[in-house]
Amino acid sequence: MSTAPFERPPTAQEAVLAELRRMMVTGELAPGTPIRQEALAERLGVSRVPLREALKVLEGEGQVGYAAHRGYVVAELSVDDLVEVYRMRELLEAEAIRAAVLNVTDDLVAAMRTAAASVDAAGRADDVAEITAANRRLHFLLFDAAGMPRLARTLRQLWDATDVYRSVYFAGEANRERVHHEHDTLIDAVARRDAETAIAVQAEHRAHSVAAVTAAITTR
Amino acid sequence: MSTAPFERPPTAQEAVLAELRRMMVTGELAPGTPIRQEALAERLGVSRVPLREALKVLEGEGQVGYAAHRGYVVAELSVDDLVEVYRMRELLEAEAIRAAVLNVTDDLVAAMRTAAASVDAAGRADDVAEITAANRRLHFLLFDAAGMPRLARTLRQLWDATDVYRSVYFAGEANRERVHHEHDTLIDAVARRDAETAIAVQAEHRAHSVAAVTAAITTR
DNA sequence: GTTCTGAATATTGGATCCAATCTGCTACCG
DNA sequence: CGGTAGCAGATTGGATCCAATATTCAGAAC
Repeated sequence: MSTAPFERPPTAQEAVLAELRRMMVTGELAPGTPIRQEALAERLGVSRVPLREALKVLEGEGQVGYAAHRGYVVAELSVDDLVEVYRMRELLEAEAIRAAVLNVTDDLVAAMRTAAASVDAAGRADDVAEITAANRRLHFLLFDAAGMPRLARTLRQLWDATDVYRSVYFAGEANRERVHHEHDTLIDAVARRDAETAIAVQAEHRAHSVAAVTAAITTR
Repeated sequence: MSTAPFERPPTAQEAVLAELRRMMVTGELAPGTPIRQEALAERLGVSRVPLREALKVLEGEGQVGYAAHRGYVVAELSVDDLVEVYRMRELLEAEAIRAAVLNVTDDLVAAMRTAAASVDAAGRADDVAEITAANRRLHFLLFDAAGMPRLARTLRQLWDATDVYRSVYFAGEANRERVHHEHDTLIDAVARRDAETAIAVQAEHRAHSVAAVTAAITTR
């Protein structure tokens, strides 16, 4: 009667989707790369069917481009795209925070502090992937608290779109001290139900990151 | 060498996707309906493969729900969902209009007037489906002019989410006179590059529609 | 030398078939 | 009588195979 101690995805599509996302974050699937279905499917140990369904999801999210009979390509982000993504984030994150502060609980604040600690720990361990992941957990704890599932989903897509490039931001050690401080300030504001301060901190957080990512794109 | 006079979709998935959207707008696929893949595929004259890929796109857009091994269900909209959709539209449409007025051309204004005339004509012909379609063309001419493709895509998804219910708004003859006037005011403002007025008109437009749709949902 | 034509190849799109999982019903046990 | 185990049917998930389309490259015409 032992239940499996780890959760394996119930379908291959989901496993493939998760793996594709991972590969795109790590740069294993670099922007602009055409996706050869057969080769990739074999590499993942599945047939082309679940791969194609996973790709359709990514297409819907704008993570890959698609042309009929020509196949999928990992999406590239121009500077214009980046500006657009961050502008949309600015509008939607402010709204999410405004709604979320109305639903703040002690549990939420505690969970955010735990996530912030994970960011710090991963920073000391120099684990960039885990910094990125923990940072994301922290912010989406807040966004999800807004109780606006579509908004949260759109925000996830916007974050996904720039995940590839965001890692470069966290790779720089210099930023980590500032990030630590910004997280502290953000969580304190949330604990006080102070939406406007939280929004301002979040905006500053974004501004630093957009500058770093712009540099990363232009120098590539 | 005669090129086909009509454009048939190059893939079955696209044809199926378009047909599914149509069926959802017309209510042929009502919210809450579980989707039986085999039956639906046969009805559309294709195998289950392209159907499943089309459903994945709709899943990504939130138009259908999905649970592993249990299948797809046409998404239902609660009043909360509706409020969320319209709040997101408020934020994003204002941004789109602000960006779009910077790119207004005479051609755009002319195209918008043509679309507005189509709305009126369809209204006189009592063709609700065409009213909805022309209304959508009109507004997205403006949104697309913003030159922010992700923003436009997100807006399309938000419009899609409520398309089923929006038809009820246009079904009421009383609304058509007001819609005509609002469209005129909107286009005039756009022609003057007057973003704030355009945003205000758009907001009023939405407010009327949200009230009608809310009523439609609650009385269902 | 350039450009067009067309066949050969690679790649994607779709159909069919089989496996895995869920659902509903029946029978059995407490 | 209530509950649970398990079996049968229905439905979805995935693999393989075939068809349709795009791409590449060789060769001929200008």
